[in-house]
Amino acid sequence: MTADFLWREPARPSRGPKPALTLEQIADAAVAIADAEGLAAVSMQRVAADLGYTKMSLYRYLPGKAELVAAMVERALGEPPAIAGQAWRAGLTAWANALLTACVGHPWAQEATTGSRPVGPHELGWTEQALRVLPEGLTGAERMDTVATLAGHVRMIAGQASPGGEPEVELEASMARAMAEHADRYPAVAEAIADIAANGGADDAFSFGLERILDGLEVLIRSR
Amino acid sequence: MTADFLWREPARPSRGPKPALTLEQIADAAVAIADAEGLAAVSMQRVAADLGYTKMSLYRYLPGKAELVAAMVERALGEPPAIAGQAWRAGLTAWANALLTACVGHPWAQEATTGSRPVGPHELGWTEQALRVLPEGLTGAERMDTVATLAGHVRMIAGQASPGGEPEVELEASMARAMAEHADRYPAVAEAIADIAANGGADDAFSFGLERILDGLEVLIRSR
DNA sequence: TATTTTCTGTGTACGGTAGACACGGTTTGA
DNA sequence: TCAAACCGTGTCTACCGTACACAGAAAATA
Repeated sequence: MTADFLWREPARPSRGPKPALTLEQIADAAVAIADAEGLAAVSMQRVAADLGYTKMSLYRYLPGKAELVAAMVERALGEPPAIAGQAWRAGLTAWANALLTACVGHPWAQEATTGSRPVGPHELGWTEQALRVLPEGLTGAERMDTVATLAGHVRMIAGQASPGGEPEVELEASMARAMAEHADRYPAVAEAIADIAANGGADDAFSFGLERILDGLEVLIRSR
Repeated sequence: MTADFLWREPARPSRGPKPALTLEQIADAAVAIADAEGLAAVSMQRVAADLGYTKMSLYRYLPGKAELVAAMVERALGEPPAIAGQAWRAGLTAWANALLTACVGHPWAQEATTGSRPVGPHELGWTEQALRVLPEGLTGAERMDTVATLAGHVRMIAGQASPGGEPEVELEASMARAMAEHADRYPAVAEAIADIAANGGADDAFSFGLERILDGLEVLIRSR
């Protein structure tokens, strides 16, 4: 994949007919399809049809489908929140919540960001904002690893969210379904599920993990 | 997808010719392809050809490709390590390391486990083992969320590993590539990367995040 | 042993995908 | 005026997952 595709300016040439579409229009149409019907429903044919053109016309704007998906991710992520100046813990909490909001609004982003891929301006912007709020005393590697850990947690939660629903932990429901007949083989899981059910089933896995990570980070920061 | 596909026994009927293949053979062939060339290279045609059969014969063993992928994941995960009896911190560390080893050996597992999907016996077994080592004083929801947070961290690290390589943090390399021309827009990222380079580039993002999560968990456990 | 039943693996077919390529029409600079 | 550049389209190939019918093989039954 052309890594600089997300970075270079359009630089429209002068000759020839003016393009009828823009990259943003195409990406938006694709995002709309993915939001409504999942990433699998996004095909060149479908995106072009929704825009009223043929699929081959899209190749005038995009080298291929991989670049379309990358553009979709950039479009879905959007501008990161400005958290610089806040206390590190409050800032990172706001950052993680904003990222979670962006991710659960586009459940397909999880699938679209697996594996090695080019990093776009927005994605790097999110990292930049998180790094800015981190306090002194951490090495560069530690700062980057902190952001990666937080982002990983958000991704994990967003990946469990039911498509189009709240960021509920569907994993437990899936487990409960499978465990109905095999509870004897997994006593610890059965006990945990029973305990959750006994306590009303309310569970905020996102906040729990986030607080643990931030607590651990606080231990490190205070030791410096 | 048939959720009970991974759980039911083969239950071979008596009449008719004996099957020439087994589910394990098919899954192993698919895993071998995915390990070598990625999940995208796994097609019914390719798997069947590697086994010396036609693609349609696979449908005698599997309802469809989704089930093949699920079987691949179960095969790749394997049996979880027995960590019960260890101290919780040592046990979880061993558990996370074992899971990381299983994941980096099969980078495609990241891609194959996104979104809602059936949970297999092995996957549930990993959760069971982690839950068993957790100390008293945590609610069922907290125990499940802890395991999910740890698993999410492992997945994040494994997802950044270059296919076929070590669990290095390729994200930073990708960032450095993109930042070469845009360092001015991302000063905090530039500073962190420069600091990493100045310190030899050694970075163990997995251990860093794991220690932070476990530190945070320790804070919670000691407060009970 | 002869027949029937049932299962296996295969061949064919269909609709879908991404993408290569050539072509006609349009727009603009020389 | 004219030629170069560019846009959108139609056609084509290769591949994907999978539905379906079919011939042959094996085991249970008569």
